[in-house]
Amino acid sequence: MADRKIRNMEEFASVSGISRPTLSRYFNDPASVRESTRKRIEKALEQHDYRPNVYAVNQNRRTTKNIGIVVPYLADPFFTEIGRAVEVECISAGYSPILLSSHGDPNLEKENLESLRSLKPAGVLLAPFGRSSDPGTIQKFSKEVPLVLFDANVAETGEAFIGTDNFQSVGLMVEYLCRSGEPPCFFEMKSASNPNANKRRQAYQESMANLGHPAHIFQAKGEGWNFEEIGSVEGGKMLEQNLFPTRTILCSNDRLAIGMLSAAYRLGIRVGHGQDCVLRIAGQDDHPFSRFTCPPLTTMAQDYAAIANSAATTLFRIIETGSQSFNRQETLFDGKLVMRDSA
Amino acid sequence: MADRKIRNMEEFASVSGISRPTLSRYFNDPASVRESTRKRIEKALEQHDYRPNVYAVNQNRRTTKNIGIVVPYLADPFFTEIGRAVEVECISAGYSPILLSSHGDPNLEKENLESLRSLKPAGVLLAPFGRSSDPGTIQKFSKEVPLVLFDANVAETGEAFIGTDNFQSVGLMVEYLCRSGEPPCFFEMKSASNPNANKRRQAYQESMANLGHPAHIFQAKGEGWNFEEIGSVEGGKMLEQNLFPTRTILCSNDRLAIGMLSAAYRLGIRVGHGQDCVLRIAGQDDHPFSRFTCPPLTTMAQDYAAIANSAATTLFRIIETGSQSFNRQETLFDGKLVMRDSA
DNA sequence: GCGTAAGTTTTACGCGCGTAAAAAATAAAT
DNA sequence: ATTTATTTTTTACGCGCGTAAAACTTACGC
Repeated sequence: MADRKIRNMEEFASVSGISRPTLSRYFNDPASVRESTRKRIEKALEQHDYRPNVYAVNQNRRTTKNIGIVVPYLADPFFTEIGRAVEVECISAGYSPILLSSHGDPNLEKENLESLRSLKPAGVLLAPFGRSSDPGTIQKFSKEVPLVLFDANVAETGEAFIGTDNFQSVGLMVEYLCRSGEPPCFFEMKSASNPNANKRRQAYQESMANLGHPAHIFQAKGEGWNFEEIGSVEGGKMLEQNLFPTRTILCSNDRLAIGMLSAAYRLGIRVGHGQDCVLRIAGQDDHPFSRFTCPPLTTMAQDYAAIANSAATTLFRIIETGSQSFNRQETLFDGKLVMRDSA
Repeated sequence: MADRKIRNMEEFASVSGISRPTLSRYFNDPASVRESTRKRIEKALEQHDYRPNVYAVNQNRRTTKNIGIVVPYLADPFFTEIGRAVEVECISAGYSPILLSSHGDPNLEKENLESLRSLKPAGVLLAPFGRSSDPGTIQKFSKEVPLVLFDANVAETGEAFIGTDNFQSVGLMVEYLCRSGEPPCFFEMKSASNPNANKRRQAYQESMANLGHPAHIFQAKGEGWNFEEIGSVEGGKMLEQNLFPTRTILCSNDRLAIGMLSAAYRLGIRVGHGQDCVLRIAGQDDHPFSRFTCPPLTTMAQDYAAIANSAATTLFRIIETGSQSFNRQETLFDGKLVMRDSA
């Protein structure tokens, strides 16, 4: 196949009979050369298996074809899923995605942005921590690199934000729970650093008020990202002490709900919407594991695909038009009710 | 803090009063310059916030400080965990890890190696698919880049392999299950592309033979990485049809076990090791979710940390000594029995 | 067949840094 | 203080490619 190792574009130019600048243009954008020369190049490419040196290519370019994707915690399947969806979008648009996780540490988020900066990315898709993110760092970063936020919003930061409409999502769930039984209590973490958590609490309160029910909010203490653990331990205590005034609990997210389900099982409390059940538990997010909990979790599904697609295409548009859009856009997608057995 | 933007090492040399070649040496290895000059450089660094251009740096170097980490499926929390552990090891050793997922697609594994190759990595840590991996591609790659395999072995490929001792792990579980009740049946996927799956089946057979029990193997049909789904649907069918000759089932991995637990719950089969339980289910891997299943899953914990550490340090040694070791090493770590409620 | 637009080649420079060699400066040892 | 070993500076070149400008070639319409 390969006669000998091609060392650089110069050599490939001589063996292919095409001038180096033309080759350079081809590799930047195959459509920028004439049909006939493109064929010639591609034929030569098959025979010689040459690829431009990534580092040399990116050295002089102001901006590369790299797109950074930063998520707060990749071990959370939610972020794995949405991170992957975004990754795929980037690849199919001809960009090179670089997926980074901050492993639950806001400082790592800073470091990730820092190291991304030196990669001169064309743009960055960031799912920030939210309140525990350093807004200064992100805003400064945003002035140098096109930045689109997703999942969690940070006010006035980045060119756009794409996420789920928590008010719609929680509102719909509250309405469903009320119609199908009784008004829910709300279970969340006390130290919720995520802006979605705050929105969800507010949404719960509003929805309950609209329906004429009193709101009951229960906050579990606990730090970090072990939501299941917190849901299980703290939620379990609340169940044991019989603190909840109604027999229906809406958890701020699925991972807390998963924890609480395990606590309920441990305590012998039968969860579900059937006659023989004494407790209903619902979540938010449609976590990949939610369909395998016992019982399977009733929850609100975020539209992963739409969020990923919208975030990516928004970023691409900004990159390609080069326009810092004047008005920062916020796009919210509706969640869908997924009725399973837990509520 | 920063007077003005430093554009390159030349400028930083002039503002810091250190010559550029010395700076270059410092950035390659801070220990290679005299103590006093190091201090001077670091002081200047604090004031001016300059960082060498990654692309220019890597252009001429034969080998970079990059280390590729490739896992087959990042959405599987097992790989997220171990991938992260490896990542941390790399960072603390002064390398730049690049974590790539093949998203369950063996072709993507090839592509990942391909794109890694153009990044001229110092070395690569690969958790291969196993049988569905393309051994030719990997072996060819291994000739160009130091390669250490982990989790799943591919014969004669790479400089070393680090993983879990499936025979010890399964053997111990089988013995526990026999001692604490009755001999287990074995539940796995029919089309198990993972070499660990094969080892585990063999280990089950051997262990059962050693203990004088007949082996009972049940294979679920199904493709892909939706192990929970397969465990739930196919395992559920087997439970319904009452196919298992004993009331104890050892699943080839936790994800299958999680699926089967959900099926058991759906079918009203009480799982656990208590008197009131009619079925015991055990797994392998200590999946992060296993402690929150209903009931919590008895399983064998892999020593993530040890595997990650061993794989990384092995690779570092190969990189730093530059020695293609003559004898390919295979290191296996023992699993630990985690007794929870399911068996 | 000619004119024009579009694409290609030639030529040449620059990017930011690695690195080699020789000269100079510094530190350590005698 | 002198020699010696170590480190730094000076000088200079090269890496592989982007890219600009001018000359050239090709394609296409009339």
